[in-house]
Amino acid sequence: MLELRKLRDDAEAVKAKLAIKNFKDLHLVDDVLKLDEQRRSAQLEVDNLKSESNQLAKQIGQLFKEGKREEADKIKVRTVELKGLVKEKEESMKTAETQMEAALVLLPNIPHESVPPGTSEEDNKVNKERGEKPVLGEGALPHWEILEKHHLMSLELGVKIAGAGFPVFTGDGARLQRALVAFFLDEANNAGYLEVIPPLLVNEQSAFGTGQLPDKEGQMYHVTNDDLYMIPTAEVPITNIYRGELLKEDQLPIKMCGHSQCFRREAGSYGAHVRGLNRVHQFEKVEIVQLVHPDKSYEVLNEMAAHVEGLIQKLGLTYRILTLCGGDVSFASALTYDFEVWSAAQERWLEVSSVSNFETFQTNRMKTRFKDENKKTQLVHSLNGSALALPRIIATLLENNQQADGSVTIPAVLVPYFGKDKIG
RNA sequence: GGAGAAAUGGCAGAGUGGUCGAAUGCAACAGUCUUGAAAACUGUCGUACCGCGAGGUACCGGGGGUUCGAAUCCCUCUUUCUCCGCCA
Repeated sequence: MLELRKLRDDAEAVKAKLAIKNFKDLHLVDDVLKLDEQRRSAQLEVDNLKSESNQLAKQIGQLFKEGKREEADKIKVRTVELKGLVKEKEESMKTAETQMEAALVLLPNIPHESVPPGTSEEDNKVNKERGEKPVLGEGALPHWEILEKHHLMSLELGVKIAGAGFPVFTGDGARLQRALVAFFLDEANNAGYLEVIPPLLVNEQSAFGTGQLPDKEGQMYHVTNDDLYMIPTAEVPITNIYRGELLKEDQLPIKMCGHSQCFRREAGSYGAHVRGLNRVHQFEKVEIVQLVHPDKSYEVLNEMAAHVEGLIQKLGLTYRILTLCGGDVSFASALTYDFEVWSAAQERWLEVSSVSNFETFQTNRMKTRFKDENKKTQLVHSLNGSALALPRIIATLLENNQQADGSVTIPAVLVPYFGKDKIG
């Protein structure tokens, strides 16, 4: 949620920036300001009425004490009248406020100045590309066939037990996941992130806090009996740990990491690009989250990006880093770097991580603040990144590391976790 | 799931209809003293909204109600604790 102050300061500048995100409903900015004005003038009236009423109530108390009942009764007439007026005005104040919030919540975050214009992923800017694209020999297999061949995963079993897009990992397939998770968590711990095991279901407030509601409601599984949402990423519960908190400046930065299953409905996805592990409803991911001083957030964004890049390098994968363009950067994000790895059998890039700075967009919803050196209360900046999401990493490792004899070599950094150096 | 108790400022904890935005203690911050620290002493010390400002308004778990007036009375929801039941 954008800070109201920013709209008040310079509505036209906000509109111009939102246009970079291809946001169409720019009139909402004016709507918000108009409703805000209505709210403020209504509050002024309410406050004045209440002030009068409070004073009279005090007088009445005094008069009762002095035994002047009749005088008190005279004043009561006015307080009763005031009560009605307050109720009336309060209602119009609340209406204005509710409508204002409803409109404000529909505005996406303002993109950072470095976000390139553009309408789709075609327009994302490639910042860096590293590594050679492996050339596979005759008979090389896509990952879904390797998985089947070595009995690492079954989608059919998942269909039987749950439905399409819920893979069942078995044997070395399951073990490889465990190895990756342990490796990623150790790396995050070494980088100073506090490990957290959060709830996998969250309430409405938490889903709102990080921006999943109301914007992306259809993406989450909703447990209607208890009105809980299954998390699409550990970002949601972990960031919400600090919802409503007023921090001291020396508590910053707060660095947390966590591994979780992630659940995504992915409604509307289809086609060859979603085969195998390319897109599933349930997957594992290690997430890193930071809450930082506003002056530091872009520095931290780069630090987090470097952490993610290090993981990919240690796994020996070919990768590139993109800055998402205005049309592709998410609703809540100000600046996002995507990390893609080269899938040698599919011969295409697969997104394995997204690192974003949300500035105050999430923390304004969550009211996560700190007191600065001048004892002023300010919103902190929130950031997060995948470090990393497993399915496409597994897909790429299997494809790129497959050998002529059909076995798959395991990257050296994973061997201590996996317990052996190859599959098959 | 059943029975009972409770929810007040960063923490602990008073407050049962007006003088309460709320005692007191601890913590924190500033100062005095000290070579330095501790102790002691003095002062400051919740959040949000409105207002140029003086100041006003709201908030004692959430919502609603009674009253001229509610932390205090009533209803309701939520959460926590204790006991019982079930259980990885």
